[in-house]
Amino acid sequence: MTVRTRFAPSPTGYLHLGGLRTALYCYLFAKQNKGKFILRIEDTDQEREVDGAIEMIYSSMRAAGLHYDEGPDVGGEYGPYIQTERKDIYLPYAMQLIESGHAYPCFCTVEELAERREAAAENGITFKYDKKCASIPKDEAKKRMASGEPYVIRQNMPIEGSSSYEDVLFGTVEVPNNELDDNVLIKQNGMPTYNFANVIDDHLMAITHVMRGSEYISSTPKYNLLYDAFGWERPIYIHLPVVMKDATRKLSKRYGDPSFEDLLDMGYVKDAIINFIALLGWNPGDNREFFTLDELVEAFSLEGLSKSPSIFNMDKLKWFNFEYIRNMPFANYLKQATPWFDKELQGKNIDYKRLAELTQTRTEVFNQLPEMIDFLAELPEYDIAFYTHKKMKTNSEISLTILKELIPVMEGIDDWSENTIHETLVNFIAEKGCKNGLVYWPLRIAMSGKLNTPGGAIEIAYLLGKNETLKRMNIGIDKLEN
RNA sequence: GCCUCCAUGGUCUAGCGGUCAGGACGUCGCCCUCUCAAGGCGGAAUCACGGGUUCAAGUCCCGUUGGAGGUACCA
Repeated sequence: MTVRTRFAPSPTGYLHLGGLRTALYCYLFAKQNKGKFILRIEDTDQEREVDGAIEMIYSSMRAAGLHYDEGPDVGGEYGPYIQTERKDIYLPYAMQLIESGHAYPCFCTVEELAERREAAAENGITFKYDKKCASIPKDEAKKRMASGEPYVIRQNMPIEGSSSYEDVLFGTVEVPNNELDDNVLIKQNGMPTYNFANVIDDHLMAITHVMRGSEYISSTPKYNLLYDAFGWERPIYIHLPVVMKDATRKLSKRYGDPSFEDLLDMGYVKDAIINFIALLGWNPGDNREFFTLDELVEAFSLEGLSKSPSIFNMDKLKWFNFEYIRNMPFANYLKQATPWFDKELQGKNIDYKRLAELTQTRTEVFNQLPEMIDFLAELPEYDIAFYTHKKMKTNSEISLTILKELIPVMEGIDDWSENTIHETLVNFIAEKGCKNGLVYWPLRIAMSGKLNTPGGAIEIAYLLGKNETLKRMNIGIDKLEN
């Protein structure tokens, strides 16, 4: 048996991180078993569909490196892979269920139902459809359907006993049948609901392992009843716990939580996101933390899956990102950092290569770069209190003296290289017989106007160039004299 | 409310009857150092609670509490 998994998102917007994780696990499991990974678009609720969302799913999957073997844009033998394009497939199956008594047409209107639901809520009871239309004789029902009267098709749930199934992760899940509502299978507009389409499609597409969010745990018995009614083999279920934002809320765009695309835009690297997401609810059984996608395919196991919801910890993602950035080849880093440098330094004639060397071990996320290097573009306003540093033993007066003495020294440098600057300053310090910090600190403050900078005085002087360095030193002197 | 599920430091987790409860992020301290990082070293911090079962319970059972999911002509 070939393993076939599917990721079946609804085109309601961006690809959220919980969805990405589900997709990842589906992908890993399929690949590990030399099976097929399928993308299916579940767009049966046309009202919720967002323009362009389908394309966004394709591009996000591509960006994540999660290549599917079958899908709307790549084809496959089990297509179409978009449910609205499969619309005509579902009704005959529903009719078959009506014939066998596992479903029935329902003529109750939404308004009517809403009223009853409300009444139930007032009495504190869980609303369940009362099977009113189930008792309509088949002939009469057929006549009314043929006459053009609006109807939906409902699944006819058993009222006694209980249904259970084995979930790979959660074990036996048992639900009393009287808890099962007669779900709508086919809506009034002829479109199937998720409850129906997922079963039909999973079967028709020969899906062997259904991996999906835990929100389906308690409705899965209903789907199984459908498989049974058709005499189809039930798939293997692996429900995945949700990804949370904090202890009580799940990750949601509405709360401003980033989507996969957002993360990419912020300057998180795809491999770091994937690596982190993989470990959110799964562990390899040892203490290993770094995995490429291929290594994940190798290492993934259902046994390592966790049952409880996990909180998406941004700090750890940041750390992963940092590790990936720090360890990426320098050329690669420079290439990715360049657009971020450009935001502040475009046209400024700054040695990006040298700058990148200084920032690589300081970049957790690329979007931190502009703020980190902005002082190179323009000297920020700063407080002369910056010149006072206890450990460096500097204060305003000392800094003023140092800067003044340093002007001619710096002016005398012809070859404005880090080596020469370094040598010159070392000599100056030696002559004065003071501590390094006493000279470097005021110089760095004058040049950057910031307490913290990537790199020290020498590197900054080099990056700024001779003119700008002297200019900023003079500005510092002016500030200190007033 | 009802149904289903879950429960190890702040977070992600290891553990599958006998461990000094392991790792990672974060956090704190020290070293290095012209700042911030990086790097090195070290510290604090966890089995939700209550009953059982057992010679022995984080591990098994029951209950409580807390949390999540479901309860749509949404998925």
